[in-house]
Parts: sequence; C-alpha cells; structure tokens
Amino acid sequence: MANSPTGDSVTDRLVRVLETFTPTRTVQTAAEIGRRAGLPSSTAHRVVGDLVAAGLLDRDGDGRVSVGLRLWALATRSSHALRMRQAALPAMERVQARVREHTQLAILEQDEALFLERLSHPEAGANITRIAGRLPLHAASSGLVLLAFADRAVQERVLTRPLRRLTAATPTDPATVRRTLAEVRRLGHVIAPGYVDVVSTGVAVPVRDAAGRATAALSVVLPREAPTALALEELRGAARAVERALGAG
Amino acid sequence: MANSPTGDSVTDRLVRVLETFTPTRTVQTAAEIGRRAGLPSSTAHRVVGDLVAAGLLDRDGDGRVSVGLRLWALATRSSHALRMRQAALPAMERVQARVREHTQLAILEQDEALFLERLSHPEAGANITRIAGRLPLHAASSGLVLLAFADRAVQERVLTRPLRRLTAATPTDPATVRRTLAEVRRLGHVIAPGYVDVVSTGVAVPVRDAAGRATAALSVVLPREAPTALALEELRGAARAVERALGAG
DNA sequence: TTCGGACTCCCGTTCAACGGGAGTTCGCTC
DNA sequence: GAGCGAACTCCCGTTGAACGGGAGTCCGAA
Repeated sequence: MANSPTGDSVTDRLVRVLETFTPTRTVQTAAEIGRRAGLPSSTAHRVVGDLVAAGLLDRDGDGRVSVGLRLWALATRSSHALRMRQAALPAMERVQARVREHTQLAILEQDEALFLERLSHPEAGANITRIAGRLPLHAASSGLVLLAFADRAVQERVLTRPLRRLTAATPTDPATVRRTLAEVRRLGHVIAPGYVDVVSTGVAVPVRDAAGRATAALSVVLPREAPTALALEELRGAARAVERALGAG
Repeated sequence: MANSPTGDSVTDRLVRVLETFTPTRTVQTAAEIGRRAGLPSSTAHRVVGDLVAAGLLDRDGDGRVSVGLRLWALATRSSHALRMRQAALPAMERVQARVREHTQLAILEQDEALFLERLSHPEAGANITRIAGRLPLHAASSGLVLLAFADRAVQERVLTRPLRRLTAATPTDPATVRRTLAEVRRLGHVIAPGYVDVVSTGVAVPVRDAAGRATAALSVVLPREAPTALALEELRGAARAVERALGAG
C-alpha cells in the first residue's frame, strides 16, 4: 500500500501536506497538494477532504484550499512561541524606537532559525526575513547566536551537513563557522556583514535561560556599513529585559 | 474497534488531542491527555508518541508534553490570520498610542470571536481576552460587529442556540440581540457596556471586504463609564486603513 | 466536439492502527 | 521497606478503516 519505504504514518503525511504550503503559495488545489506531497490522486482528494472536515484546511469558493484558521487557533496553544513573543515584544518595540531599523525575534527550530516576530521600520530598507520565515543557522546573525549557545549535538549536526551559501560573504566552511561560534560565545553577540543579504549587516544577541542556553535571539538588520554600537547596546539591554520577563512570567 | 459511534477519524482525534491544551494548561502528561480526549491509556501513549515524533508536540525533560513549535510554524502558513495581522498591526499601534487602552483584533471562527492580536496598555486595567482567546459573538463587542456583518446563515445558527450569559448585562434574548445587530448595521459600530466584564465597555468597528462582510473586528476595551467618542473615531480610521492595506497587499 | 485536468465515487484488498493486558519504573505513604 | 497507585512501555492477535486503482462526472479550453 504505502510505497514509501520509511515511516509514513498518517501524522507524517498530514505534516507533509501542510508543508506543501509556503508563504508564497498559500492556496492550492487538492491535486497540486497531492502532487507535491507525492500522493495518488484519489488519496490526495480524500485526505484533503478529511482535513477540510476537521477544519485544518479551509476550502474557498472554488475548489482551492488554504491552511485553516483552526490550525492557527490550535497552534497558539503552543506556550513557547506565544510566551516568548509576549515577553519580547515590549523590549523589541523599545529597540526599534531607538535604532529605527528592522528588529527581529528568532528561535531555534528544526535546526533552522525561525523568526517569530519582526518589527519593521518604515525608514529602513527591504528585508528578506518575514514572520514564520526561516534562515540557516550558519548564515543569519540570529542563527549564529542560537547555534553558539545551543547543545553540542545541534552544532555537530548542523556543521556536518553542507552549509548553504546565500551570498559571497556567507561562511560555508565548517572550521570558519566554528571559530565564529567560539567568538560569539566569548563576546556574547555577533555581527554578520552580508551573510544573508549583500547590502545589510545583521547584529544579534542571545536571550539565555538559567542554564545558559539561548532560548531566542534578538537581532537588528542594519545597512551594510552602518555603525553597530547603538544597536548592540540596545539589543543587550533588550535581551536582559526579556530574560527578566521570562523569569517573572 | 472504534467504540465512539460518530465519525472519529485519525484527524479528528488529532484535533481532539490538541484541544485538550488550553491557554492555562499548556503542558500535560500523556495520561492526562488521554483522559481528557477519552482515549484508552495505551492508545493515548502511542498517539502522543507519534505526535512527538512528528514534531506536533514537544516533550520536555520529564514525560510532560506541550504543543510543538512545528505546529506553530505550520499554522503560520495560514495566510488569512497572518495577512490580517500584518495589515492591522500598524493601525492598531496608532489607535493604542492615542487611546491608551487595550486594542484588539478579532475574526469570526467556528461561530466565535477569535482574538488574533491584542495590544495592551500598561495604564489600562486588566483584560479578559488574550491572543488566541475566544468569546461568544453575542457578548463581545468584536463579536457583535462580526455577527452583524456576517452571512445570514451564521446569524441564524448563533441566535437559535442558547446565548451564554457572562455578566448580568450580557444580552441573552435572541430578539434583543437581533435588534442590536440591526442597530450595528445602521451605525457601523457597537458599544457593549459590561457585556463581557462588568467593569469595562467594549467599542468595536468592522473591517469590511468589498462585499460588505466583516472580515475582522477592531475593538478597544474602556473602563465602564469612560467616554467612547475618541476610541470610536480612532477605530473608524484604523478600520479604513486596514481595509486599504488588505486591498493593496 | 474532443481533450485534459480536477474531482467524486465505488469497492476489494490489506496492513497499520487498535487496545487489552502484562510488565516496569517511580514516587508516595504508612 | 513493603505496599500501592499512577505513568508509562511493550507485546500481540484482531479487525475495520484507510488505501488506491479505476471508472465516471463535470467543466473549460482548444
């Protein structure tokens, strides 16, 4: 029946189906989903029907479906993301007001940096990241602090896999990244010029828990050659504020 | 096998499991989940294990589990909630800066008002609603505008079911609510004194689509006897801004 | 009118999920 | 430290729900 050799439970497939949706592809037909998830047509239609019935997908006027609000409502029961966001927002607003550039909050998820929140500044330039967007840990400034203060196991896993190059400046040599991580641990911050986007520099600091691990990263995206001192100072203060808020909450 | 008589697919059960989590109960043991979802012990443990493997639940140090970040990441592929939130946030920030009270964004979901976002004001009092929280449509000011500009079918469904009383002031007579809805349609806003919480008054306006239906509601929570004129004016402006942003986006 | 794609329905096959039950671990109480 | 209960894991025979090939419908484009 299942032609796929490795573990393919109903739950796995559900996740696969949901993952066919991306920020730029938010509505699809059942047939498209089936093709992308590798399901036979009749199965795809049945599964999509089930998910619509359960409210995890919404069917619009025509046959097209999108990820359902129900799922959003269920997901917000995720205490971690929500609590982190709540704890960080006030501090992020302060940073953004002073630095007047994009201010971001990211966490480590599935060996990538997942951006939970972003405050944009109208005067600031364009920005690649978006809420719920992801970037590789070795490239984004947020990712580097997350990685620097993560479990050794995560570091090994990430560094033994090929490191994707986003720009000419992206470090893709594991040894280089290792040196950067050591430096990050020493300084408590990272400055990543052009790693993600040639015209901008990311500045990031960790939000750490009692055990010293980074539970999140706060970052600011500056123009490539802009001074970083103010951003760094603000981020440090914000990180401490978030740590206090998490401890208190 | 399935002892439950009515439709009980794997997907349904997955949703039931996730729904055992609430904003105040964000971590549970597998056994607790099983009890609350009405599953036999061995099944509960197996199912929870599967969900953890799929990343939809996270297991912490001990045996306890919480809703996984993975789910959050999947859910944010829900274009509707995310786009609405993005479109509304700037306008909400303006309202909050001027009115200096809790400012909220809600949408209609599963015949309830689902709060997508809330900006709290430190000077403002306590507030019942929370992000991802829900309130009945006939009680919350947001709910009333959502209901007033919703499909007739939704209105009938809601009004033919018993209307829950939250405070002495909550309207629970369908005829009264109908009159209120007509009024809301005429005025384009609603003022709900004490319906949800005796000490506060909700003021809400609809964000409408091209067809005139409410796609969301913006609201402000004021102290019970506070003047509402400023809030109303700000909300109206904000709603128009959100409508423009949605149209442009 | 034909063609192709999206979708629905049907139905025989089959295997993965089911859950009872036994066993293990842990922490608490007396 | 014996006894107890709860949480959890593992095993395994049963079975019915999910599977998916295939045929049929609908619709729009060529």
